Amino acid sequence: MRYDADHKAESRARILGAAAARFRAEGAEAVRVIDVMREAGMTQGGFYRHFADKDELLHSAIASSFDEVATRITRLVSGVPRTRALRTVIDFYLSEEHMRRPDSGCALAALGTEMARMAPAPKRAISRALDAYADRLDFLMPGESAAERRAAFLVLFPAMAGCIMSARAFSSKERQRQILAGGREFFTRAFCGDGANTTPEVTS
Amino acid sequence: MRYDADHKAESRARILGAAAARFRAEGAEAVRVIDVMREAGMTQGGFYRHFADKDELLHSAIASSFDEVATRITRLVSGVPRTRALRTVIDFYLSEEHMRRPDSGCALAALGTEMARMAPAPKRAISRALDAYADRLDFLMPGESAAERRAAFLVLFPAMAGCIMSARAFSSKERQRQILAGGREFFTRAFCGDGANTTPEVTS
DNA sequence: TGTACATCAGTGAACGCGCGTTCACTGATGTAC
DNA sequence: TGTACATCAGTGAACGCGCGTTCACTGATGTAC
Repeated sequence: MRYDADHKAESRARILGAAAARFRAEGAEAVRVIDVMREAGMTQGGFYRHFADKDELLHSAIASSFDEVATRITRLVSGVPRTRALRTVIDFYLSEEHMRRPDSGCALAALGTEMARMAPAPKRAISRALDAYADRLDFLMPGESAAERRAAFLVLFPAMAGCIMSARAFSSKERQRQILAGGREFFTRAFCGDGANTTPEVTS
Repeated sequence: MRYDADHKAESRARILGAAAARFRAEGAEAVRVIDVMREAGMTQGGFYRHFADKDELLHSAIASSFDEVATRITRLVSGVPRTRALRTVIDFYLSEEHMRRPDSGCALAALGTEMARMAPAPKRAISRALDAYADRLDFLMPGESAAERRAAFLVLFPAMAGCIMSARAFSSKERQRQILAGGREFFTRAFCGDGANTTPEVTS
């Protein structure tokens, strides 16, 4: 059967969407091609009309996840006053909801240690996606120059990703709560100039 | 052949040591039982005299890694004046050396996102190991009470783990440098009361 | 307008490889008598 | 002190399962003439 012009693009988007969620929820190895295809409403053979192999799907899904979360964060602060925007993002990023739902959350927090071990070529693609993520969230960061804002991003987001990842690694609800609440308070104070002039001067 | 009393314990320690390094360097899935056994000087069949399965090896190796790094950090600051101890630890944790050598580094930074997806039983074991890690490094943390020090640990170490993990995920040396240098400056300022009274009050 | 053929997204059975795990065996030393 | 047997860490070949990938096929629509 032959379909209309964007039928293939729609299929690809469904595969990618299913993969992006499952990879973040279950990890790169635990997700099977057949599961992703079933969730996308197809059978496994069709997969190779869209992606060269499972690895390409993983890299594409990670890039797509960063884009999705950047969009989500941008929407979250639309309408929020400039002075409260970053605070809102920190509260969301370090929320119980984000901790509980890796499938729709930040890919760094969900797959970061796997990304760290990727081969050079896919790693370059991931790096580009990370830079694009930083570009899209640049408007939230404190700092006069683009360099200052980038430097702030490169501390805040990696650090918060580590907090979410660690909270997920603990089985005790109490420890999870401590990490998230402690992190929200700490990063808000440090990056949102909470009363005191504790705005960090992250440079270099 | 029958060996002396602690021969078996020594074999187990060799297997665990090889596994702890390889899992951190290559990830849980990429490491094969046969490789670990070869590195320990044995063949694959002998493995099951020491561990029930590969999963048990992984959990034991993670717990062992936390212990190893706690010992390493404790040694690092032995002889360092109390006021400089945490600064020294931050400089080490966020060093290029630590970034480049996951095999001997913090297991949270190397395997954190995998730990987050473990089944309840192994997760409880990992949680206990993480608590023991916190206990052993408690003496470094600022705070009057044990609760304050624990709260500080539960922000600083997850956050630094996220920085190392993220630096490893970037392929650009420049980005890696920015994350590490930015993180060192930021966390030192925040946790070591660098001149200004910016010591964070991480509570709750 | 009709006919023959090409295209290509998607199907689903089959292939094949990798790796965790099993298992019969070895052989040195301990124990029973 | 000697003999028979048990123990058990370690060996390495073989098993078997899971899953990524391949492949012959389908069938609807486009294109050539």
